Amino acid sequence: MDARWVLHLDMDAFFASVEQLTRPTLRGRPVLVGGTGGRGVVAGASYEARVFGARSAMPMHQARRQVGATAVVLPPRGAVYGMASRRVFETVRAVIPVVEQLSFDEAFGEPAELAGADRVDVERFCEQLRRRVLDQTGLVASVGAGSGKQIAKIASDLAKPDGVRVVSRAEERILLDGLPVRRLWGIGPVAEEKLHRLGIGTVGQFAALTGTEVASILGATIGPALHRLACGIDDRPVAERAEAKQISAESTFAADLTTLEQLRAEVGPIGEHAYRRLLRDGRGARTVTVKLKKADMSVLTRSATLPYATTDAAALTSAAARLLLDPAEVGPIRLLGVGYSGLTDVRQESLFPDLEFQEASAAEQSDHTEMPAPQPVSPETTPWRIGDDVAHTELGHGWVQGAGHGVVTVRFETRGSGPGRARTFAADEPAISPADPVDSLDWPDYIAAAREPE
DNA sequence: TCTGGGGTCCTAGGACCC
DNA sequence: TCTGGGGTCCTAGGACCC
Repeated sequence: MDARWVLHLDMDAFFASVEQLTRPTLRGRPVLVGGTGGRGVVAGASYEARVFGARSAMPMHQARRQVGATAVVLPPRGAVYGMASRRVFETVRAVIPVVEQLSFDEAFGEPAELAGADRVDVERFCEQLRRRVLDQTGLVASVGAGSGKQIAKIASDLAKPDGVRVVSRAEERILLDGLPVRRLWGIGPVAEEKLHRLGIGTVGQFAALTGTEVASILGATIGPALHRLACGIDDRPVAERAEAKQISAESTFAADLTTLEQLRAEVGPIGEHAYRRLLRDGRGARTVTVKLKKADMSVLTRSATLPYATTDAAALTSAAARLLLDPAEVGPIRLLGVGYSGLTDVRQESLFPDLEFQEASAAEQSDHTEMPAPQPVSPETTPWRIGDDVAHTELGHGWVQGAGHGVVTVRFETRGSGPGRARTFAADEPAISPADPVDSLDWPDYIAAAREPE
């Protein structure tokens, strides 16, 4: 069989890059995307922010402190990232038919035409792929290539930022041997600590263990699988991902909840958030899970399985409510989650298919942005938040750069506009209103028209 | 003012059935 | 009259990924 080449495409600083793409003023600036409340963490940091040590998953207040006064902190705009992601992988799929998408911003592919190719050909292919993605979406991807998924993923990391890295078979062994074990996909903090206690720090040292040793340290399933990867054996196929097995929503509270009453008040909205996505998915759920994270970060889950899968909101949310535990007994709660699993197609069994269809359509319309639905609130009471998308009747699309003291500062710009000008208005200015965030991703009509081939 | 939100997979015990 | 052995489903917890 010809030597295979697996590619791993990974978008560079994806969330922050989308912000810089759609809000051109932010290009070149340290951008932090994530929760802005006291308990928020960084979901994405631009390379300018990483210079100061900001990283994903870091508490936002810490990242903000490290970056300093020039930091631009923005709440995540999931709908925009989702749309950008869709365009990226549409582009990739046009080149590589089978794509295994791991998340919003990364995927494996195994182009058939590269079987048996030499590294120069592979490099050329990867560069062309990057170029296409950049041309079509305005976003930068790095691409790694190797004999299997593990090597390809490590390679794309080495390729970053804005590059290609092809690891040939000859290089593989040396590269793997020197890497910290933590870099293996599947070795997290716990497994790393176990290995460190035994004096094993590198992939090479890990690979030198016997199968028996590995199984006793990491378990009989995970152990041997990771050991094979460490030894450079990785024949896992690249395949499209299966449908989701679970749909859930969760929320961390600004302050811990201490009464069952408080939990009951929160479980409805959280359950409904997950429910809207369940309806959009089109399947029904049989198992309802409630997740409670305590003040000490430990997690409790309670689940119940119904006799059959359902799309009935009342049945699902009341099941969730019944599963709640009393904080008076288990302790203060910082996070509540509601999850639906046991997902199956349930349409044809429904007693009221028409009614459910209407509900699904309504949910689709009210939730198609995947963001807290922009409420049609009256301008007087609109509490503009930094990062909100707004539309001005004459100045077009913009975003809130500052708000407070009865005024709001809006910068008018989108992907296609180039850096825009900021204008300050009274907070109740009638000419501005909440806008669909996805509009910031699109070229303005006049530019789109100019780009049309004649 | 420590530590989000969306997922996947594995383990282990008990119920239940044959 | 010391009670095997499998298989499946359900529940709870936990590691890991981006």
